[in-house]
Amino acid sequence: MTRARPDRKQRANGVESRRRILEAAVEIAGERGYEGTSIAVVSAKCGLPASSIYWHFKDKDDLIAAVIERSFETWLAAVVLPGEDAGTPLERCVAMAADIARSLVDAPDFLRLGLMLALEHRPVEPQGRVVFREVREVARQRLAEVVRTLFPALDESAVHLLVTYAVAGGDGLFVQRETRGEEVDLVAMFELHARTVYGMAEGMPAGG
Amino acid sequence: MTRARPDRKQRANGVESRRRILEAAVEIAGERGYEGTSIAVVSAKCGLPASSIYWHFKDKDDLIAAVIERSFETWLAAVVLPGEDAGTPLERCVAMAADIARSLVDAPDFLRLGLMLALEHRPVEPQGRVVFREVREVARQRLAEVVRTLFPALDESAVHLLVTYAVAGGDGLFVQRETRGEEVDLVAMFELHARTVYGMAEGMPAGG
Amino acid sequence: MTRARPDRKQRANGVESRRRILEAAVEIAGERGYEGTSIAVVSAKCGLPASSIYWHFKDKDDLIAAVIERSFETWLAAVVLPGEDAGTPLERCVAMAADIARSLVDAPDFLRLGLMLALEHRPVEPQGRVVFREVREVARQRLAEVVRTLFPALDESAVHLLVTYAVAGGDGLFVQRETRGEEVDLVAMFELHARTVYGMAEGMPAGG
Amino acid sequence: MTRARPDRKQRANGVESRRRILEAAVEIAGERGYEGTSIAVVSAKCGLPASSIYWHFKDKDDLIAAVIERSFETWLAAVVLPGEDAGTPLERCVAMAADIARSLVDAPDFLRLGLMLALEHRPVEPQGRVVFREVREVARQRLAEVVRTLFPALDESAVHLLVTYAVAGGDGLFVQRETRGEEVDLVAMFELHARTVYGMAEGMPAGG
DNA sequence: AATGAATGAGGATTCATTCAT
DNA sequence: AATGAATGAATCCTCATTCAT
Repeated sequence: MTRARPDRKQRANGVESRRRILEAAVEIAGERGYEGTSIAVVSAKCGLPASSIYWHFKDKDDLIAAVIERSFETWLAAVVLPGEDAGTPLERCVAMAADIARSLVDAPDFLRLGLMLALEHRPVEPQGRVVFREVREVARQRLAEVVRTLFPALDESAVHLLVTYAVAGGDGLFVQRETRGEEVDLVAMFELHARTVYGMAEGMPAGG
Repeated sequence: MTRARPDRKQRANGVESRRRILEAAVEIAGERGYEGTSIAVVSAKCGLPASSIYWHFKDKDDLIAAVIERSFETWLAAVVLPGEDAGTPLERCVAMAADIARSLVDAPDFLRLGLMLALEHRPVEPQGRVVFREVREVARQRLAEVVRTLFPALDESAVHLLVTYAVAGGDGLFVQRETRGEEVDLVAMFELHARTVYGMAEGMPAGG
Repeated sequence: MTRARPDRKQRANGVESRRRILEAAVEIAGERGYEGTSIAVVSAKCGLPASSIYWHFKDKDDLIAAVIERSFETWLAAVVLPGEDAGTPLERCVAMAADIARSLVDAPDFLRLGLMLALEHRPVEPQGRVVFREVREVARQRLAEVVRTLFPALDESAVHLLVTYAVAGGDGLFVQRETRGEEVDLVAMFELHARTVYGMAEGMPAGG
Repeated sequence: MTRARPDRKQRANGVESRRRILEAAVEIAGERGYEGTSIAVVSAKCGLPASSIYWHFKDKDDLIAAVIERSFETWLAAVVLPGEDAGTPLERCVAMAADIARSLVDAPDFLRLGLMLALEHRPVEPQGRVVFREVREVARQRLAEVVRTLFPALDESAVHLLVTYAVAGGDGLFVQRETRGEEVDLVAMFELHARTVYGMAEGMPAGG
């Protein structure tokens, strides 16, 4: 005679559990960084025992790497790139920057954790740091593509320079916002930055 | 036969010990951040037992705060501001930026640790984070003074904006250098940034 | 050749482990008090590593509180109250007192630790002290019930007074026994005390 | 040329320092017991460095023993025994008890710490425990003398019994007061106890 | 798919004590 | 008479991880 298990948690559901773990971990890692994110704290926050976390993730490093990936996706989803028809190229750039700024205000965890990982120089590099560099490189390439489209005359080293400068400004402004709080109008600063970079591109010599 | 006492440390010297501890801690904290800086590792690096560290510093928080302060001073000392006679204002700005870039390459610990602390949002704020914000504000004020001198027509909100943008660019470029290594020519990027901010200031409307 | 795993503990058994920890802790805490009961010593005595103790108890405070509870229960179980048919009320009181005295000689840990905790006035009250007060109040209520049954004419303040005096005498005699050892015949003293309190009750004015 | 030392603490004064240390230690030990009284806390409370405490006392054990002695003297000084002319013997006994009760309310540290030490059974007996037993024995002898004077017909074992019972009641009532606070009227309870013991003595058979 | 229990290593911090000055 | 500095051992507790079920 087969009895239905009466009291089993809601029918064990791996996907849902994984999601809960990641959600908890994103929040904590975004606040406290790699070392500050202990399995015990994540366990407490998501309600699953520590050993269950190890069922879903090989080890802490693996978890943090997954956190970076997930928070990157969450962030990407928050970036709604503007339609291509909207105004002059400059205006479109500015709108894009504003949009990115808004997404960083709404979902800052990805960049915050990523920058923390990026700044650390620990003996054995965490996988999460590698993942961050990878997704960042993806972002760089996309941005480079935009630059090449708008300024086809620029050579590769100029594109490279512009992208580096653009990303650096974004990171730095984000840090300002994180440090000084709402006093910093991230959207306005990103718009200013976009205009500046655009002007810089226009002023650059064409060709190789 | 009288044995020389084998290990009795040379006459107790508080100032020197404190210096040794800080020196070790700066290096470690600059690499591994707040949580990654364990007292045991600092103890091993400086050669004093952990309990001696607690003679000189109330707790880990106090130590890290002192680390921030000391590394800031070290860094400041490394910034050799250019003489006032050297060329046009723009040239002097560019030289100053290059100098700061060089100091960040030589003594990156201060800013690296500071940014790590700045990005953390832990429930109870570490004292080191507070100190970082304070010394940063000092730096901001100095920069604001330079801007006011060069562009007396600008109103305060414009000065504020310029300073924020200038610092953000510096931070962001530093992060690029930390992430991507020597591939990033920090001095050149800082010079470019200085020129850009200078141009931005010139283009700003005067008056309140 | 298959070696038996040398030390892998017999199948994990939480209930049994908890019991072992408590058993060790009762003994140690009963001898050395709160501060004298180090987790390391308990760990050594029960054979489980310190970290396992923290699986079963939130912290030391929690452990000591559980110790109080458990030793109270052990002690209660050792008190075999006399049948209700045995002789005059006075005789039954005396028999009860003798029984309690015997239980305190056999299982003194509860009261010894409890009194130590009760006497401490530390800034943050240990949970064990709270628990001790609670179980003691239970004991007081039981005793009050006995008094009310035997002397229905007494008003509440008289009952209260009698109970306080009775318990105080018990505690004080216990302390004598702990201080001066077997020279003190605890059973005889408790019997004397019972007779005294009984007489005191008889001599009290009835009514409110 | 002899310069007056300008800034030396008030002219080093051993007696005064010793007093300050003991005063701090009495309070702390009375609150937290033997183990809870750390040299560092005493040092913080009295304002002298820990090493100075070791100039005045051989070690912690020595300090605690001195604490017991000093708090005993303080307490004794607070006990103002009543003149011999005041009323009947019973009345004088009651007055004496009331006086002791008052002294215990005013200066409870001695008995509180003493009882804590008495209850502990640590492997190596602290000197303070020995001192407590000694001063207690002195108190017992005094009380025995009083009993012998008032009831010359009693034999030694009866005296012994009465003293034990009297002291036990006092200790127990003190514990009640410590546990339950001002709700317990220590003076009234001590008076009741005195009357009870007096009555007990009267009821005892004379002779050997 | 999940988890209760366990565990050794290491975390920060405090301990009583010593010693040169 | 006093103290700044130092120190090894011990404190409580958390860590990441494993494993039998």
